[in-house]
Amino acid sequence: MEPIYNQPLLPLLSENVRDALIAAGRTMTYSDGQFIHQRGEGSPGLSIILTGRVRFGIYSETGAYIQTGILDAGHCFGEATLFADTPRAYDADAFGETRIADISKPRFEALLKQAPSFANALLVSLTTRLYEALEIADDLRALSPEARILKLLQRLTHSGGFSETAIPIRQIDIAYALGLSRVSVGKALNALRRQGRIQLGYKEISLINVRP
Amino acid sequence: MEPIYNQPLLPLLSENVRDALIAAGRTMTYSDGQFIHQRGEGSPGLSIILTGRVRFGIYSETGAYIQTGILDAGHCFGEATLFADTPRAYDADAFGETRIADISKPRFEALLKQAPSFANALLVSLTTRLYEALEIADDLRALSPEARILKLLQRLTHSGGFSETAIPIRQIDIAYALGLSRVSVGKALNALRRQGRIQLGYKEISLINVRP
DNA sequence: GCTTGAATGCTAAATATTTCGCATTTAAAG
DNA sequence: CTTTAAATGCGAAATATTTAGCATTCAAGC
Repeated sequence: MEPIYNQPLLPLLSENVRDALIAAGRTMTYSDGQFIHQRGEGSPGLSIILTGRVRFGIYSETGAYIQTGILDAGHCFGEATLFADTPRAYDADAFGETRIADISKPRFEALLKQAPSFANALLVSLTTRLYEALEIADDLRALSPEARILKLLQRLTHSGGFSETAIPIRQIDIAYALGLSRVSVGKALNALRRQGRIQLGYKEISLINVRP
Repeated sequence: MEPIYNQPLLPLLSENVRDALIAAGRTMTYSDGQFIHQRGEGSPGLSIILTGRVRFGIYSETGAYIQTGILDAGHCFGEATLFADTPRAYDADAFGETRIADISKPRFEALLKQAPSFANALLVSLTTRLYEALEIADDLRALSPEARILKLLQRLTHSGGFSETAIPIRQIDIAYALGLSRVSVGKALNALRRQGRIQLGYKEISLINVRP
């Protein structure tokens, strides 16, 4: 079955609503690697990624970093601060130069009441993200590291606009993303290369399209 | 940080909307273990669990069953058939005697347009489910089997209304839920028992509350 | 109170994965 | 063209987890 790809919020909005939403927010720019917010912080509001990408994760008790995921431009985050009254659930930092609009809870609620299509777009985005998260959790339990790595690369090719070209990624980033060690990632990548499914470069990997 | 608990849809709805929703659906009753639908089936619509519970999962290529999760009464499922135009993503079967209301896509959309509070309840339910799924995926990567088992038991105590009493569950069910072998589950449970954190019975486990 | 199938406990061997350490390769900076 | 820090490759030991098989315990039904 086709994997479910998450749908970013912004392209789902009409131009009017999109402009109103961004205008209602306070836009900040972050440089690569810069902290956006920390797990546990309390300001409720919706954050929207205008350009760039945001990496989410937690530092475990042992100090190791666990990456939860990366959201691309067009996505929003912080829904749980609005709908579940919880503080930010993850540490967030910018992945590349990144601009983010922050909409306060009152302004968000005003917009939601005003434009019913906004709620619909949120429902679509949240639903696709939920089912993607469920699929990722399934894969963690059912698939070998090798299969998970291949799937991650396919996802990146799909969402990142890297189609036809090499994916710029380090092996250690794959390890972070999948919760594996760098050694396991290296082994699996070499196995995939031997199978003719990928091509390995320095800080980049190319998928070799095989029609099965 | 407090774990995020998913919020079922029904209690979030006003009585009016809840009644209208259930009335708009076709209610079916399933006996324990009975198939509700299969992965890949195509009827778009929202399903609501009126009583009982539903178990979701996939049979992997090797034939092994991977349980994705269990939803309690009050929850809905099938959102992806409405908002992402995908077929049912999981095999679903009844966990105990279960009644389910199925609302067709047109009727669902009519209700959504008619009652704005309905969209809001859906947003809350989906958001809490998304963040719970993210947390479960994090735990799969970061926690030991022992820690994951303890967390699962705490979740069950919270959601299942089993507080103060023993949780009726088989070790093999824990293994299915967490993607572990029965042997690992048994070992971890014994370790937890020795630590004085749980009490083991036949087909039941009791959490021993420790205020840290 | 027996019988019986299901559930649990336990052990050993086989696999999978991580950790650690170091060598080698790469590309960017001087 | 060198130098250098980062990225990758690789081997061995340590750990973790599964698989397989069998013994034991439990409670439901006779």
